[in-house]
Amino acid sequence: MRNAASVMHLDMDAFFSSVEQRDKPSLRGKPVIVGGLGARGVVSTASYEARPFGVGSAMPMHEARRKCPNAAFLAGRFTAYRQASDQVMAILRDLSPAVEAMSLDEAYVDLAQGPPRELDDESLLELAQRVRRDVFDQTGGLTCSVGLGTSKFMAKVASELAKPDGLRLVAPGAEEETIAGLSARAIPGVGPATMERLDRLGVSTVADIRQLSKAELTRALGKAGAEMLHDLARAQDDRPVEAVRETKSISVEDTFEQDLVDVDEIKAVVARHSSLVAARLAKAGLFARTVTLKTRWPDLSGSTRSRTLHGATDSAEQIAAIASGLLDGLDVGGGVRLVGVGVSGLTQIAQEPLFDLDSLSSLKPNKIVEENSGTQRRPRLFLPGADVVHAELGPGWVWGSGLGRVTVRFETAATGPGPVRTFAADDPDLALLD
DNA sequence: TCTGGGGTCCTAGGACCC
DNA sequence: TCTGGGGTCCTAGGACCC
Repeated sequence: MRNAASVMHLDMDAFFSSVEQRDKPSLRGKPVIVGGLGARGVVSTASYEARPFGVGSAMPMHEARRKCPNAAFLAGRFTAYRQASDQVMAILRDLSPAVEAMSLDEAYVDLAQGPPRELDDESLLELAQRVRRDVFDQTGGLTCSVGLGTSKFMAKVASELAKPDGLRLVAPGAEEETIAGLSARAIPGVGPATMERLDRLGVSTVADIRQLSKAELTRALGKAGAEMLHDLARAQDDRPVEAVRETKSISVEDTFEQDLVDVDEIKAVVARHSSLVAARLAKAGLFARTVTLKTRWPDLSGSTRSRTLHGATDSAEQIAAIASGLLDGLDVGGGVRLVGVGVSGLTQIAQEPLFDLDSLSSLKPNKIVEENSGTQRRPRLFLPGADVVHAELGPGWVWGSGLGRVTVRFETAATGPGPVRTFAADDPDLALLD
């Protein structure tokens, strides 16, 4: 355990919806919900204005619409989020090479690495305040919360306590008392299922966990979970901040607007997913030994089937053939809600033999090639929130669309709130960006 | 008209090997 | 003529995180 609060955890406040409010001035101060807009979508981020209505992450979108019908519902613009994220991560990497990005909007920094610096509480707080100011200035006004502590766990607890737009340091020595009264759910790794089990043992707070013996914890949670919980409840956490993490798996999955029942249609999806997976393998210079087919059924239950090859591949056709073969062992008669293709067992070299001959029997290269090589013309998709530019009226964003029409609000962060106009979806003057 | 998508780690049983 | 005991790999499922 280090003796300075030199682990920093930075968490952007309501990241996606904040980027939307930054770029769409008319949405500032209003409830904004970013997520999947289809019938089966879920909420990615709800702005702080939407949260009092009971809207939160991972909530089904239809429920969010019911709870907060007047919010702006947006599909999300990942290029914009990526840009803002890059700016934030660059600020952090200026502090130390040891930056572990957990997602676009969250990262740990080990401030004990990097250039020599004072690590007393006051100096660290000053440094963190400067980071928050830099983030705000360089991202055009996005806010974040920062926590400082003697471990990842403490830094994360601190940033959680600081939210939103705050800063907090858990002083060395104050760790155990700081977490004692928190819900056991505050411990990383304790989700709904574990909480339920702890509940049955009469545990509700972190301090309650300390009353249980390791043996009792092991009986309830298994060896690994028990040890983790035993230590974290006592604020013992020596997990290092890891700047580079090896990719262990790559996957692509899709939930359909309506369940698929046609086997050929499902196989076409498998082939498409396989191509995307293969492209990402190739981009990373990796090859995979295990292919996994994931399905979710209409009742929301799911299953996975996997097959491991003797060698490793990055070929879309081979991945598709194996995934397709795994599908053959499944009864899709009742329909399929989701299909996913994943690879794991990643290596940096293709190994001979590429794969077993018997799995070649289900290979249908002609068909797959045909499906992937067609330069299909797809209609332009004007998703709410998307950036557009009009030949005369300039930049704006999609407010809504349907029935061959698109409604655009012409505004940017620079120009401020502007007019709203409706166009035909095929209006040549209107271009979809990205 | 039923909860996404991309990941990570753990567990447990069976096969197989020494 | 009674079935030990590890270790590793593969598969399937579960839990969790953002």
